[in-house]
Amino acid sequence: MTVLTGPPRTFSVSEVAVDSGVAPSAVRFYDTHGVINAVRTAGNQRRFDSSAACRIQVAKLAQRAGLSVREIAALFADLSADPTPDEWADVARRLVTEVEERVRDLKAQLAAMESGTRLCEIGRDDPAR
Amino acid sequence: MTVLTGPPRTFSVSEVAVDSGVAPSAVRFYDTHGVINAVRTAGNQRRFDSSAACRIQVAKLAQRAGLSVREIAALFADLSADPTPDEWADVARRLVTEVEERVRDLKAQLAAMESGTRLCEIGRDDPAR
DNA sequence: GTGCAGGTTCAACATATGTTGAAGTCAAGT
DNA sequence: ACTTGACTTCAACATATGTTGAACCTGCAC
Repeated sequence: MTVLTGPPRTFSVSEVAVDSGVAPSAVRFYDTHGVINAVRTAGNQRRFDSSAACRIQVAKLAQRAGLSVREIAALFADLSADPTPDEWADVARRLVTEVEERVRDLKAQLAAMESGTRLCEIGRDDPAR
Repeated sequence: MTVLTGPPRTFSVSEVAVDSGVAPSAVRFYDTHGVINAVRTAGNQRRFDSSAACRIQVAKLAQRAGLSVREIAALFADLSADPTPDEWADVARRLVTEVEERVRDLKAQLAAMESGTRLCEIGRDDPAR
């Protein structure tokens, strides 16, 4: 069911900027690159739903964890306006899967370094010295 | 103690490139930016120790996990030539601490999204509607 | 309906992370 | 000593991620 709720509030670029903690120019950038989605007023101004600031907050943290804006936009692509917790859960699952894989790969390489077994130096074949 | 070992082998740019799986231009780039350290021959050519390829392999994975080249160079700064497993362990500890923090931050934000509690929309104070 | 804070686009700039090409030098085998 | 492939630096290019400024347009409060 859908709870009765007034006409959904919209947000201007600078409102989303404040709510998400990035510069207005960055909000426009994320719109251009599909991280958030704007509708336009009759006068061509962007209006965002309330999920825009949330998306940007997640996107910034995902970037810090190694994902590109393009990758993040792709992950957000099947998120509706004002996404449900379920939709977020689905995005979260894929996002976490991806970053954990990257961390796993890094850890595995580091473990090889620590083991001192020269696993990474396969190329350096010593026998001929 | 130090095990008896011959004069340590050195590697050219293209050897390190092959051993680490990146382009020669990237090897020079990583040298310029302090991820690896070259000594120079009498004729000004770079020569690397056997750890160079390892460092690059770790660096590439660290980049995928969100660290910048500058950050990686800083972490590698107190790594000696041909680092011991202990030195790698120390670098690994700091590296993993950093990436896990980033993943933790991302997960925390995602958990807030999934909870549907509008934690991220603090800015959107509803009372006036 | 006027004023003006804030919106629009576009181009230029800035930084990070490399790649490519030119012009010249080195090293290693013969 | 020559040759030749690999090395050097430097500048230009390329892509990603934004920021800034100019020139112009909107929305809203008065």
